[in-house]
Amino acid sequence: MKRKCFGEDLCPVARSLEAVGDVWSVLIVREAFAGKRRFGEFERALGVAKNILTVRLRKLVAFGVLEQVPAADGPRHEYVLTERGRGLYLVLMALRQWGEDCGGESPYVLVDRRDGQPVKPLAFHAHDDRELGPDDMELVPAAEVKRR
Amino acid sequence: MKRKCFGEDLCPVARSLEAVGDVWSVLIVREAFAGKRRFGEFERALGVAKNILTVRLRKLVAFGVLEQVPAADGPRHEYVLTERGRGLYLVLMALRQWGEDCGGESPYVLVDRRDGQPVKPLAFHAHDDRELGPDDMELVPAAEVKRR
DNA sequence: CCGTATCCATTCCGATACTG
DNA sequence: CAGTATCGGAATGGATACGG
Repeated sequence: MKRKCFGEDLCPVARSLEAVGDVWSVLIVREAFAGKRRFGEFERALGVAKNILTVRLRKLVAFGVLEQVPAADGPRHEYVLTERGRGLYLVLMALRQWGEDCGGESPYVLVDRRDGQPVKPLAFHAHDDRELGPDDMELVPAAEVKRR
Repeated sequence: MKRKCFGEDLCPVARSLEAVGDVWSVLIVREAFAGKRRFGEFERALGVAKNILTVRLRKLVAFGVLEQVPAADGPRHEYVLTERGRGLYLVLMALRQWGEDCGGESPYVLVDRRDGQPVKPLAFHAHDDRELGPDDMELVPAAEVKRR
């Protein structure tokens, strides 16, 4: 994967993919949201090879998605999501929602902790709260918006 | 990437990644949303090798993200997003939003076509419309929710 | 327990040449 | 234009052995 193709691309999508554009990274973040913190936890949960896991964890730390914090118990450290990393929740849940909509079993439901009720499906809303589909929106240069 | 690791995984996130878990596929879908339809359009827009593009397009068609339709002009065909493929809009925009939040330039803004106003940032909402963060939600077995 | 280092097979990617 | 075929180099992945 050559950098020149999309690494220095201006598109934020491409920039995001630079950080989490491979399967293992996404799954590691998923496990991190599930509460996993230790090297071994990720290893067992994902069945990923140690060397690959090492590289991926380093990459995620380098991109500010995870950070290493000293473990309370031992001399080791743990990997926890940074604020930036926690921002990936929407990406993960968007992927999850799409995977569900594609059929197949969905044994889990995302619920509000406060009342246990399912949350509303992820969707875009206009400033007056109308729900918007892909065709109702467009990307325009920032300069154009400011003029309105 | 071995199938046994996450291919037959029950997690919808993993299932989604099976279809669009590589960078090229995501970027192809991005271009499809931007209106690209032809082989050559994707090729030039992304600078991807022909053979890679061929494989990716085939894969996206196989997963029902794209479909081939006969082109109006020539004997060729075009690749257009299916309904399922259009469902990836949220994933793409979640990635975009995250990429923007990570800093860097964001020359484009997502606006409502109807009034040109920026749309609200993507976020989860409870059934009473409270905005929910990652810690306000949890995934619970579907069976548990039905009981409430 | 948490990695690092090494080896090897497989895959991926880009470039090029070629076909209809 | 829209691929297919092929090739070499690079990266990835899994397994294993090793070290702190």
